[in-house]
Amino acid sequence: MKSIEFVNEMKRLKKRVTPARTKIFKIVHSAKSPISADKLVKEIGVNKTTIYRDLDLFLKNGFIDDVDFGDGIKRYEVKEESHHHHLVCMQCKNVQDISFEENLKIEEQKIARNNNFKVIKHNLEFFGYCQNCI
Amino acid sequence: MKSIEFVNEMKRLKKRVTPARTKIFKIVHSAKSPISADKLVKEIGVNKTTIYRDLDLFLKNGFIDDVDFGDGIKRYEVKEESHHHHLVCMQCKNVQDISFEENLKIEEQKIARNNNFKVIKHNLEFFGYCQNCI
DNA sequence: TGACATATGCAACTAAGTTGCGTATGATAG
DNA sequence: CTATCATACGCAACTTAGTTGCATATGTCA
Repeated sequence: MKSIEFVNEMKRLKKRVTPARTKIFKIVHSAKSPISADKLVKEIGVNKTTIYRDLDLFLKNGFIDDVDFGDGIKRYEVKEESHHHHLVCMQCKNVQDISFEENLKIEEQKIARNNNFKVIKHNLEFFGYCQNCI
Repeated sequence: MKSIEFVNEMKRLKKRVTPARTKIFKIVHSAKSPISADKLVKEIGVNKTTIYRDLDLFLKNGFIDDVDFGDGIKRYEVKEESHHHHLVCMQCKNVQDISFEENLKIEEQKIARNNNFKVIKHNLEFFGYCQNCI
């Protein structure tokens, strides 16, 4: 999503385009891996309450996704057309994206059939050691 | 793992078999879905420091696994021979187990090959609506 | 059964995230 | 261009999961 689209989306939602929102959106957009609320606070110097509230707005309206690496800290990234997953290095904490939706889509269909369960979303992250840390 | 095995394992590790540990182990063992530290505190009336420390001991020695449903609360379950995943109902919070390791094993091998990344573990949970809540 | 290392409880702390409320400001009408 | 006003922001105080240091209690083994 580009800046202009961001502005238009905000208008459509009747939400104000504020400096805080613009900065948050830009940083999440330019971050090379999912970024935490705390890091946003430190990087743009906006109050954490605002950060959390604006992230929530973006989440609820599908601008961004939240990602969970199981360490009790939520991280955020722009919503991509192709949903993907991450390889998290347990040593250097580097994060890289991977994607393989076909298999999971098939699995989700099987799950729906076999368990009578409507899958809305899933959470899949891999943890291990990257190239440099093996 | 049975009670007798639990005692033997504790001996092997030169760790004491205390009432707190026995209770924690039993409750985690008999819980029908992954249980939080807080729930353990309430159910067995042992100090939370002890609960966390003993859970950590069990985790480190492979008696139990921790499970992350992305709500900032760690939950624990006995380690099964066959690693599995969960279907978490977003309405009634009911949790059921599912397993399909073959596909993921293959994916992990592909990941190792394509990304030069050694996968140690993964995290996969499905969220949606169960039979009763669809 | 006594000694002692280890486990427990307590209180205080940390860190992520939330809430209530008064003030500031972006969007819209005039 | 400016005034208005609902909405967004900042602040301080709170909540909750999990951690730490230390004094006391207790399982284990001789």
